[in-house]
Amino acid sequence: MDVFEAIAEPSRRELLDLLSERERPAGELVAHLHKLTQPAVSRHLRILREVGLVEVRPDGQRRIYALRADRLIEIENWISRYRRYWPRHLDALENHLTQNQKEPTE
Amino acid sequence: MDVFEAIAEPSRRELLDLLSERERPAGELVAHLHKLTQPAVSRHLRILREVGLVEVRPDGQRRIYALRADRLIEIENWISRYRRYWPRHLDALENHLTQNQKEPTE
DNA sequence: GGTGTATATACGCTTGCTGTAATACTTCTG
DNA sequence: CAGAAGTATTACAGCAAGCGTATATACACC
Repeated sequence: MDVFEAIAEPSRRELLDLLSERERPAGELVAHLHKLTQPAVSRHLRILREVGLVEVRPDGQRRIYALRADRLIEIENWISRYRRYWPRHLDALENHLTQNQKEPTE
Repeated sequence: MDVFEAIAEPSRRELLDLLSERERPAGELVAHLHKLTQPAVSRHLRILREVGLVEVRPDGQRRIYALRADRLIEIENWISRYRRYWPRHLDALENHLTQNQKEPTE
């Protein structure tokens, strides 16, 4: 499984979104994805671990998951070649993105 | 099938890459993906069509495929939230991307 | 040590994607 | 109109991904 496939799954994107706010124990992630059972979430976390998008740290009987966003650069690299083809009226979006790069809010 | 799933398939990314150079008839795309048969390529093109990543124009008995890169903005929007978490030593990459935005080569 | 909590793995099932082969459809050419 | 070229669709088989249930492992606390 590669990074592209990993983020193709909506639940896995949701997990990454949750972890982008802060690191969280597995149980907290399970609680948020209330449509899935605990084993299902655990398996998604395993996949994210295997492609390097998250890392785990044990904390007693808990496992604390944290985002490793730099693995997304593989996606970024691929998609960047296509930016030049976007319509001009999307400049606002692009500027917004550029600002995000230069003024990280956190 | 959504855009994330569509680009999760390596052959489909290859098709988009080919179309980013120029629009091409289906047969030319089939010739480039020599590991796949014609029907396989045709179905990948159908999927790309259905999610709006390419559009088709008939030219006699040929079908000319062209890229519609703006559909990739859905990916861009999602991934943009994660840029702030990338390590600082990747600034060079980010600058490169920003330049691409501002000075389209074509 | 025993019990409860937290997380991971095993298993069986189902669904959906991928590929090939065969076929149909459309358009061009003579 | 016949035949060929270009492309799409259908039919079928194989495989992988996802799910839930059940079970195992690891740690915590008494």
